[in-house]
Amino acid sequence: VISRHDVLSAALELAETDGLEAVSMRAVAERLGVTAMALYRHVDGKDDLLDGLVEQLLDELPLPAEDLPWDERLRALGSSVRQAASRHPGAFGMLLRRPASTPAARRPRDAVYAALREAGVPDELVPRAERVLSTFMLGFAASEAGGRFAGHDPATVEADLAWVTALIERGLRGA
Amino acid sequence: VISRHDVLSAALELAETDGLEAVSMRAVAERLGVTAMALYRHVDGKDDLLDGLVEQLLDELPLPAEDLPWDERLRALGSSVRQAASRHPGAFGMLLRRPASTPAARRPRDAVYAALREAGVPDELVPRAERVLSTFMLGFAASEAGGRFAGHDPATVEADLAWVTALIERGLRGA
DNA sequence: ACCTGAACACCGTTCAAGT
DNA sequence: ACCTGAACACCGTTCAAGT
Repeated sequence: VISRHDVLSAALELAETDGLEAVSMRAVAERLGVTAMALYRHVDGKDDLLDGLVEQLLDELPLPAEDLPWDERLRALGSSVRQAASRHPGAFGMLLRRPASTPAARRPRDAVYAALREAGVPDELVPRAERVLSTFMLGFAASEAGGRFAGHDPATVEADLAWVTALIERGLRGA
Repeated sequence: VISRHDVLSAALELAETDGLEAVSMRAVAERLGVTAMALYRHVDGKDDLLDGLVEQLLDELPLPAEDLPWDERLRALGSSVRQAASRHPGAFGMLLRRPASTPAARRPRDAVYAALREAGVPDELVPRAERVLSTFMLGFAASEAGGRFAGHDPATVEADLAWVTALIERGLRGA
């Protein structure tokens, strides 16, 4: 017997080893020792499978330890996101195509909220700052993993991020 | 007779009307009154067709008038990008998966360079600032068009962008 | 309840053949 | 040079059927 979680995990593993384009109903089924038609019991077609795959990816995102200072927490979260993107270059881009209001997106968002509040951002500005910050971080990680920075030294890319990180933290401290 | 440009244009039109997932070799060929196999004369398989489609999209990106002040030019470019994304929600995400060093990417990049220099950004910092700025703008437009902000008022999304735009312009003027 | 076999309408791509 | 017909190995999805 096979559960929805099994299907999603198999799909994510397949994406990690063979790339997102290798994730077909038939290939996921084979990996589970079952026919493609059996998946329809647990997943509402391929789109739902891909949605679930992204949800799974978010669920596995490591969150920073809560006893760290806010700036280190934000940087750690950034690292987590970049690592997730590099592990799943194909699937990661789908994060920009899904509503940010999905349940799995809540944990990382709440982590950013907490860090921003601790940094002194006024409560009514916290959601806005989170959206803007996450948009940049997702765009950066998707670009890096997707190959948009392919023409540049890794060191240059790293320095780009360090530069903007410093600007953002300076901005947050100034508020 | 059919040219590469014809193939790419047909693909982009198909993406605009029926979505990126409708862009198949066979469908593009049919739109040109030709069989799928004929496309291989002009395009090196489907990946190359999609690459060309994105290139085409960039080529059609309207650049701001050069006599505008630098801040208005940056905002106009942002508008262009958002409009392109909303016209091609599927194809736009591919911009994050292609090297930013493609010939078609040069025109908009040079426009940003010029605006940043005019804003007083030191020459050696201009490429870095352009990468960071473009990364945010692409991430924002891809999120908006892709549906990541689906749970929010359009007015909220607009205010998010206005807020960060003001911060960025303030930062540029301060340098 | 859970899975399968057979079938349908699609894909991308090749290769030899036509003109 | 440019296009086509036929073929191959794949897709996602349905529906009735098995257990």
